[in-house]
Amino acid sequence: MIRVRFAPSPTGALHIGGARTWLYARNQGGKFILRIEDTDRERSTSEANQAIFHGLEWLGIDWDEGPNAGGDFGPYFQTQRLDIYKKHIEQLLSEGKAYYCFCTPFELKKKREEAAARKEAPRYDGKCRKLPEEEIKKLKDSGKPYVIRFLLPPVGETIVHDKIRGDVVFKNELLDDFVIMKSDGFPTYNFACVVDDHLMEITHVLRGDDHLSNTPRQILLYQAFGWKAPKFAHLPMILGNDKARLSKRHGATSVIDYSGIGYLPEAMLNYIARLGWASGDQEVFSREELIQKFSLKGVSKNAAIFGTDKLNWLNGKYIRKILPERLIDLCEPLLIEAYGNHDVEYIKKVVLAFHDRLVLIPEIVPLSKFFFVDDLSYDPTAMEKYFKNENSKKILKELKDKLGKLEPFTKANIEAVFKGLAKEQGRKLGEIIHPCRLALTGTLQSPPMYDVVEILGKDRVLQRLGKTLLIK
RNA sequence: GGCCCUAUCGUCUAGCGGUUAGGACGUAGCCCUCUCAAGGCUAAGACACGGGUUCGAUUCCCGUUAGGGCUACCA
Repeated sequence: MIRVRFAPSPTGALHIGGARTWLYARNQGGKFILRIEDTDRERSTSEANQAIFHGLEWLGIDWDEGPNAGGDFGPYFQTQRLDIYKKHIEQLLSEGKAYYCFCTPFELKKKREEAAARKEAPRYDGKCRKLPEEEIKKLKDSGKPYVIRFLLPPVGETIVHDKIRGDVVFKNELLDDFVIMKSDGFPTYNFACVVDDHLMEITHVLRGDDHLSNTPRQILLYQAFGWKAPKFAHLPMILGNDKARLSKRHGATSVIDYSGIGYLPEAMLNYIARLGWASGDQEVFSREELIQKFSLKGVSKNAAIFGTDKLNWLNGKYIRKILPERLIDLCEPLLIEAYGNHDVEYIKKVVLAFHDRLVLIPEIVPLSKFFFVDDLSYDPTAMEKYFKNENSKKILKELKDKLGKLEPFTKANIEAVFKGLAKEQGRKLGEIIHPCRLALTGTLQSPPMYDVVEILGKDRVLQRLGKTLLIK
């Protein structure tokens, strides 16, 4: 049984890579575990936590174990596992594989700067490595803050067997004695991650390749504990359009923000999956297909830029595909917010008129304005062309008369009126429809005219046509 | 600075020694059409550079360059 985890930290990052990890778990028929890495007390927020949960739920990513799901390996918040880390720290301490370090951040910073000035690697110099027992006790008793460092083997090399990148070799001598427990008593990422992955019996660690360089440190930790390391697969990172790491600067902060912008979760999932992964030439995948086809073999090695052009295209495709009821549910609140309460049936008809023309859900609001607001502002150049033209006026007058007598006011009958009028006057349909569209919508773009006329209804249509006839 | 990863159209990618280097988004044009979309067709557009290896390199190796990552008491 494969066990995969997604371990985001609630610090306001984007969290979209988790989708691929989930896809892998589901593809393999394994367990997907959600673990919250909230050991950074400065930056972790509960809002960010909620954003993670909501984002994943919105995308349809479910977890078998984790917050709100339970599981036999909890707790799934790292801040609730402090005694577990402590126990393991003590084990390393007693085995001489870790040590107390009383160097202050200020000292360390200074040393780093000095090393940089000498063009040397800014590594920890091991000052506290051999502190005598009494000295440690004295310093601890005096209340001096300390961290715990991992004493790493100074020679040899550590090989990461990466499922995507192959074997990557790191020389141990280039690593330094990194901190495993901070002075606030919280574990650092590299330590907590190893302890948890082992205790939670994680078999495959899938994560962004920004963690590749951390992996040798973690492997060394596995070795210090005498544990078997999981398999690693480092997925390509997802970058912003400036090739920098995705962050607040790039707009949406969290997956859930994309819901508000008007994306559909299925479009988002499809898009994320296709970033850094391909299955032949296929672009559009249902959720089931994604699960069925997602594999590490199709994952590429290079970082991908998250761009909205293709996402928008996919979103439009998915909108066209969804059920009318769902589209109505999505649009209705936006329309009511913008234009107040209206007859539900009317709103439904309006929404459906735009079903095939939306890329983002909220676009419905400006596009459908003329359906809700009677005081139209007419496109000036179009006005010049159609309203200042005697021919058009005559046509609109005729049209108004005929529509006024029309009963019942249905699309089929409306169409007959337009066509009849065109034939009668030996005109092209467009000569009638264009000025009519301007009169009814204020613009030259709208859903098909007969639909618009029918939905607006006789009263509004006559009133708007009448109004334009008065324009000089 | 050191170490690591990566490098095919603007973007996402296919390619796994011999291809007219394929698809998709975006862009442009045409068709369809009552407009706008959608849809269809067409066009422009890429193997970062330099060395090897090979009969033959986009593909394998080395270097350069570029981008990214790690080098934190962030994850």
